[in-house]
Amino acid sequence: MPNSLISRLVSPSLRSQPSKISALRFLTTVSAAERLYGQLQGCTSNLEKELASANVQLDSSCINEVLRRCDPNQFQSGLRFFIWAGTLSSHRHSAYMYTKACDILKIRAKPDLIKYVIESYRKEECFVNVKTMRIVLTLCNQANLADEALWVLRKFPEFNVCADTVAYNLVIRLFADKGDLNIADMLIKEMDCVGLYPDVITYTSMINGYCNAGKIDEAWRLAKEMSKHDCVLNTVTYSRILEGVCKSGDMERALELLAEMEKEDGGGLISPNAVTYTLVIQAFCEKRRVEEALLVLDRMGNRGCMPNRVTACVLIQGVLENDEDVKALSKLIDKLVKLGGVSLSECFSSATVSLIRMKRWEEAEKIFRLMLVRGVRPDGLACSHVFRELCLLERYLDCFLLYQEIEKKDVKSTIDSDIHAVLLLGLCQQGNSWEAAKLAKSMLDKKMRLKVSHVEKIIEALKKTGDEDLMSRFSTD
DNA sequence: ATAGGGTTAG
Repeated sequence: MPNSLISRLVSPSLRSQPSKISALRFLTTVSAAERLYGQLQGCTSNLEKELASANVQLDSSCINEVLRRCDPNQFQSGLRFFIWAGTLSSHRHSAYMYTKACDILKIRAKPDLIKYVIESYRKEECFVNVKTMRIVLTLCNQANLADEALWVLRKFPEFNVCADTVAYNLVIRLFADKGDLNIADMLIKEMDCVGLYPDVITYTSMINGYCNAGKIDEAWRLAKEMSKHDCVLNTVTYSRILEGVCKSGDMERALELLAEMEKEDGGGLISPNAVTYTLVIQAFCEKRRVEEALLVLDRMGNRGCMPNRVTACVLIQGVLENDEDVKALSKLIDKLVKLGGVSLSECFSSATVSLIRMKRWEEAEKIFRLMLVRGVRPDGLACSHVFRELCLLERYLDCFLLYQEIEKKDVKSTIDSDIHAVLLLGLCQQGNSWEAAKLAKSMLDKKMRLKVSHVEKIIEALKKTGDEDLMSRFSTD
């Protein structure tokens, strides 16, 4: 039994020996987290002061460790710890960490946790400032909790904290995105009463909300109102309205607006950018009016605005869905690449992915192979899609050959470990021992982590082939 | 505060 293979392929959580460097880092993280978690557990009152006395250099992995140690009955302390950590000047939570905290503390499922924590601040007369409240609001934002965010906003006065435009903007955006425009509108009016002014961000959120609700007139009304508060309509806000008009289906009006944006007398403040053009292109493609989408691309190029990956993706899919011939596609790709901003690799990869999504596998394979022949490096997503398809078709050997070729090209990609596992398993089952061994070695080199279930299956498959040579290859390496 | 198809690492 090739024990070394099992132990090396299994997930790290089940492995006993991480590498030396990560082990060292792991230990320092653990000891800091241990101390903080200890404070958190033994604390009877004023948690924040206790935490500060631990005098620990915080980083995200340490914060993560502390949160992970919390039992569900400690989630309140956990949340207080997270909020406290965010208020430190030496540390700033990333968006990722906010999401992570919401996840670990199950805030989406139990949003009342936020309320309990705010109440405990009040009961224990903890020091709370704008920063504290902003962190709580950001959490609500990550968890998409509009009602709780509003509740928090209402608690500001109890701590003698004044809500600022940033706080209002956050809550307004949550309600606008939810489509609850009445509450969002009420909050804007309220800002006025407390001496705050809506800014471009406030207006953009509202306009976006109105557009999503199909209320373009309301969006325009707000856009006109902006100047009253010294806010100037900019490209982003205008593009939002344009997007709304596109969604409403009035493409002629959309083109008029685009022309309006292109006029020079706006001082360039609303001049369309790649996103603006892409929105219009996308709308035309969705309506199967690809010729007009292509005209917008030309228009974009004439103004020196470069298409990007999204523009390319949308147009390529549009052309393919329109059942155009290969010539139309290559003409488009040539044009995109010539305009700059997008590479041949991105275009071909995008075409491959689109075709696979459209279940036009033969064409996808042809284009993928063409890419390799022409020395163009496919991206990770395209590789993953092609490999998955080949495995589904049980063409494991073909897949392995392609895999080897891609390896040589040094694709900076993330081909799932799952696909690797399925391929390895397939090669074993079809008796391609030499190839299986080679793939396994490459996986080991990559320090790839596999699910235990996959490893078990692979070992099982190996037993069936009874290939002693293969066994020895696995176990010696 | 910007669209989308899996980017990184946190």
